[in-house]
Amino acid sequence: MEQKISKPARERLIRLARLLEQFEKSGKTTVSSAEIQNRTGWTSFTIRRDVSMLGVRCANTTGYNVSLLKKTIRNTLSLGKAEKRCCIVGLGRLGEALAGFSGFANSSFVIVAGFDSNVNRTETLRAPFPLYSTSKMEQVIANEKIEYAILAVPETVAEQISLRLSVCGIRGIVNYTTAILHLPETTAVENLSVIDALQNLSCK
Amino acid sequence: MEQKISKPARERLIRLARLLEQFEKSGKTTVSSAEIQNRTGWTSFTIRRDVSMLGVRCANTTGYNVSLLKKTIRNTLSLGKAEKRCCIVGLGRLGEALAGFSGFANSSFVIVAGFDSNVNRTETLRAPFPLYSTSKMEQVIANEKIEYAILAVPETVAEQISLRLSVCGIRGIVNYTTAILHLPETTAVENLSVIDALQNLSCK
DNA sequence: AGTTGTGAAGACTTTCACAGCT
DNA sequence: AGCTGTGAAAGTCTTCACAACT
Repeated sequence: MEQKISKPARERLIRLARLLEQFEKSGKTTVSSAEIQNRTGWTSFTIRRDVSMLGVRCANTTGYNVSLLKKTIRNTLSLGKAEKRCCIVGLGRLGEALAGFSGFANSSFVIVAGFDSNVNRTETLRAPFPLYSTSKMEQVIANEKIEYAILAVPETVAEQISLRLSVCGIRGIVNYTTAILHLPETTAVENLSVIDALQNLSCK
Repeated sequence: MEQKISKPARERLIRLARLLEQFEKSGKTTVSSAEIQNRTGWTSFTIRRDVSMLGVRCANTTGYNVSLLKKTIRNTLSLGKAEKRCCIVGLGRLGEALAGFSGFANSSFVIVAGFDSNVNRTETLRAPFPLYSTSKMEQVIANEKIEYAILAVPETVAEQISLRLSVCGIRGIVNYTTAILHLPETTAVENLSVIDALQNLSCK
């Protein structure tokens, strides 16, 4: 059965796993695709199709077994297994906010380094991980075995920095800038620009 | 010709408009779909199809006219026309960073209010727009004719706050939390959770 | 009885290939 | 001559409808 799971399906499953975790905590043991539809807006057809892509039966006549389905999603998509090492590049207001974000604690992602071209900032800022000058980026990424980067630099330098990250072998970049990053396919990009998001909303 | 433009096409056109602006500033007057492909990774077929959806011819034998194409995209998608009024809900580290973000200046989005349930924070924080207790949200949104909200509250309250925003008639929410927001279709949602983004990258 | 799992249909998006335009 | 614009094909994703399972 085991088939490649499409990107839209993966995105939903990732979010579904988190929803199931909530259900689990609140003591819910079983959930039907119809209930998930009510809670998320995704149709029950789509949810059943997504789940069937996992290739493991997680349901009986009362619906899905909450913790089994959660576990199956996390295993199949390798979520929450191994620790994945990340860095933050650009420690302006946004980078600083991300450095203090508590939501990483509950995930398998660990921030192990921060970079900024302004040495003053790397020396002044307090963070639960070491900060370096951007000039040391290649070296630190290699030594620390960093796989993912969160890019929060000014738009004007986003392209060149992302290229350097790609050359270092970074596997994925979360791009907070509006810059269009076109990189070798060894480096994936997820765009999280607030302006793009607002424009998508407004011309809907 | 005038046809509904698909969501993927809209997303690309929004970003393309920004790229064209860069080109315009650098003095480039003409660009071919092949060049755009090199710069963005989208295929030239897709770009030509996207542009043809605009229903206006923006090209001649040397390629697209940069400023004409930019203008056409912005007009068709109503980008950058009227000022669109936004608020930030949740003034923790991330909300604060967004409040100070300079990138809004160059866009048609204006932040006109901030909300937080912690009165201490709304009184202490400095921002270029007024801050209010979340209890005044409904009232301020109506008075100020706010259409879009940027949601940066703790995960636990994201759902209920988003529902209140929807009831107020907010047209779109940029959701920085990992919460799954399911709202009436009068309120669109764009999800920008960093954890989701990282997980999407890692199980690619 | 009630829900899932899934083949088949349908809708949507991308890619191809080349006519057509300037 | 060289590019775009687009009908048609291919590919992908979602929806439907119902058999199958417990």
